Amino acid sequence: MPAELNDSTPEVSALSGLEIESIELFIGFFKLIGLQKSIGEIYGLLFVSPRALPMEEIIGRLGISLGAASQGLKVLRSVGAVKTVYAPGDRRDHYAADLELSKFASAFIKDDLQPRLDRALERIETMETLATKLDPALQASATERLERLKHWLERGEKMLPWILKFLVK
Amino acid sequence: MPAELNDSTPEVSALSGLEIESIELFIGFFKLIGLQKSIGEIYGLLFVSPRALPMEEIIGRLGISLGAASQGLKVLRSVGAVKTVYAPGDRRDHYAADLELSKFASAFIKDDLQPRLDRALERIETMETLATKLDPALQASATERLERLKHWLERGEKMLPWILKFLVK
DNA sequence: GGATAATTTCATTTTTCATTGAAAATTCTG
DNA sequence: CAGAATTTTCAATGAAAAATGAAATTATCC
Repeated sequence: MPAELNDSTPEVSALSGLEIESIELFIGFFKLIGLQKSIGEIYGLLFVSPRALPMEEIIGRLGISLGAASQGLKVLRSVGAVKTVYAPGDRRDHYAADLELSKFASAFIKDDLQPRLDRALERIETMETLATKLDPALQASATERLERLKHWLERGEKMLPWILKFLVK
Repeated sequence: MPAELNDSTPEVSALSGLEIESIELFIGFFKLIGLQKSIGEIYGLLFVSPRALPMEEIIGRLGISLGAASQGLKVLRSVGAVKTVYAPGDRRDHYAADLELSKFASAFIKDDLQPRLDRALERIETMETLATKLDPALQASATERLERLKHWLERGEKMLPWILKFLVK
């Protein structure tokens, strides 16, 4: 892979073993919460970087496109996983990993899980109404199932704040 | 979508409102844990079905292919979300939703989350070794970050059994 | 045990989704 | 404020994942 020494990007140093491990770790981690590979790559690189990096350098080291870097950094900033650092005498922004890992988890729970649970519970309301219009022989079964599902979702919903607190502490 | 009345599947009754809500709910839910749309469709249909359905009927009602139905049911059986029911006088298997919803969550936690955390902790070992080979000025920063990450992952790992217990109860 | 029905497998097609990079927008510098 | 550097946007591309359906396999019936 780093064999593309065709002068388009003249001075990219290869990734160190430490960087590669970090990148792979975060690619996997981020995929799990629905974020794409390039985002994992960026965070993985920044996580082990002792200094903040300008976008250009992130692009060069990782070999990703301008667009992917810009969009990836935007997402990472939006969840608080990356912050910009002022670099004296440099016009460019420099990006550093925020080490408060819990931020990803919080963002995921609040932006993905919670709304999804809410939406599911709304649907169950709808379904309960629809079930009352079934012929009585079928109603019992439907209602019982919906009740179970609802219970289970409410249980999940009650657990979320607890998980949040535990992770953030 | 159900406007394909071109006689390939002659007698499929349209999905009811209740069925559609259920299907949509489970499509979303299953996507979240990395399972495909067709699997959500199948489970959603079975979840509100008062009787077990043969594969043929699942295919007809949902308008999915033979292969998707067969593979989807296989996955659902493997995580215990669907069971086969004996239908007297019918040669075919009939499939019913297992209502113990917690099974999905358990399967997901045990098969996806847990191994991923374990792998991540292994990687950190590797990284800690690599970090000792850095020049001393950089070592401190790297080591501190790895320590944080490790702490956080261990915290997550400790939480899993608790979540499992809470969901399954 | 032969015939048929039901199911599974898997190579191909289709769909979905991340990535690319050129163009637009923004920000900075002198 | 003009020009250059940097960053963002977004339509087009391509790679990866899912769905299809024909062929192979397995199970059931008489």
